[in-house]
Amino acid sequence: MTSPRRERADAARNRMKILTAAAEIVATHGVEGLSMAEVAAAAGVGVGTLYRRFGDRSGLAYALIDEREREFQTAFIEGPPPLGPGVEAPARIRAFLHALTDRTVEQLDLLLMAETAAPLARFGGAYDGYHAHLSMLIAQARPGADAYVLADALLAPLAAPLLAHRLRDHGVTAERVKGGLDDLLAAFTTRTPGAP
Amino acid sequence: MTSPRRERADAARNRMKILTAAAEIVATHGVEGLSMAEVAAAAGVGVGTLYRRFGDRSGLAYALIDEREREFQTAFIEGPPPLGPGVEAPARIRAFLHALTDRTVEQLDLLLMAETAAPLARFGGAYDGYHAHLSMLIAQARPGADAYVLADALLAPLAAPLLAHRLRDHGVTAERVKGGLDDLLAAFTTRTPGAP
DNA sequence: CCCTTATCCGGAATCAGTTCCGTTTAAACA
DNA sequence: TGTTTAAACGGAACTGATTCCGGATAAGGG
Repeated sequence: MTSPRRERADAARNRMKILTAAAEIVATHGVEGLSMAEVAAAAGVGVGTLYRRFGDRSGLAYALIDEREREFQTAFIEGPPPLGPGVEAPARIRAFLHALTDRTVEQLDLLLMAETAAPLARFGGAYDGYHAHLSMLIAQARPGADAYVLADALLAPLAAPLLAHRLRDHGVTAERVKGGLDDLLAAFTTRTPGAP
Repeated sequence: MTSPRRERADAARNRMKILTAAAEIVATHGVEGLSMAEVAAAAGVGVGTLYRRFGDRSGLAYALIDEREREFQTAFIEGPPPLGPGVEAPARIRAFLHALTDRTVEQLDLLLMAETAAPLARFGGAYDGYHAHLSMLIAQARPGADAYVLADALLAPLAAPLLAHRLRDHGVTAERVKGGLDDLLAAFTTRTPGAP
């Protein structure tokens, strides 16, 4: 029910080699050095293999991000509060947006590259998880609101290109961005429309 | 003091030929057909000319957008209210975001292409104008807030990739997006922190 | 252990964006 | 009008992403 057949041994081995080589290259030469041909050569495989496994440049970038991604997902779904369950929705929303800000800044280069290669790739995978989570919390904090659209609106300011632009070209800090989000949230979650 | 020298006649002529040809191609084959070589051939110039004039693919796209852009800028700076001056800031903010939503949706293809080609290109040119305008209005509506960051946060949900994703892949309408922004704004501009 | 076949592999070929550079030309000046 | 020169021109060359496909090979069945 999960996988029709297990991944072949050589395929698994190559995936590992590729990811290791790619991580090495990023560590050494930065994201700019991460060309498909380079990675393939460093991993000792053909470029075809690389594409079969990861789809495209953007897919490779997301694969590199993936490990920390899982940790983060776990943290906000079942970790300790205020990120995980155990406190009121507004506090969790705030904690989530702050944590996501840090996470995004931390891997800004890879995220930027991934979005450059395929602008809509952002909305596959992890984004859906963020969106579902935030939608749920917003629905709790503000019953009757259009949580689906609002979740997008609160996630949007954390898009890699915008953060990269402000942080790098204008000296805005991550803390200041969080402050702005808090301001938005404070007004927004203080009173729900139909509160007692 | 303005321009060190006027644009050469042949250069101006070629700019026109290029823009005409590019617009024609977009109208006929859509944005996908807008390759640099195609445009150069259709305009009867070399690709070098195209690059000298517009910098890159993204620059060409923004040049195609530019005409309506000017109209829009004029409208929100000095046009009739509620977009232009004459009403309170909250109303202008709302009108501005609604208008920008429509404008973005209208030229979604070109904007998406432009951002794909150069993800940070968005933040040159027009964006600065939007940001300055919105900052000013926010500073009026909510004195003491970090208008600079908040302006980015309110502009972010209108990024082309997000709109493209929701409108095309999930059936969300532009009206619904506006509704979400209104919801955010309502809470946000109803009471200023230090109001009487 | 051998056969069959779905899967995977490698790297040449393709394709589009961008850069380079020798040549041409508009336009300022004498 | 002839001269000078900064600016513009065209298109070949380069770069890196992506696609293609004939040849290898792991894994299950006899």
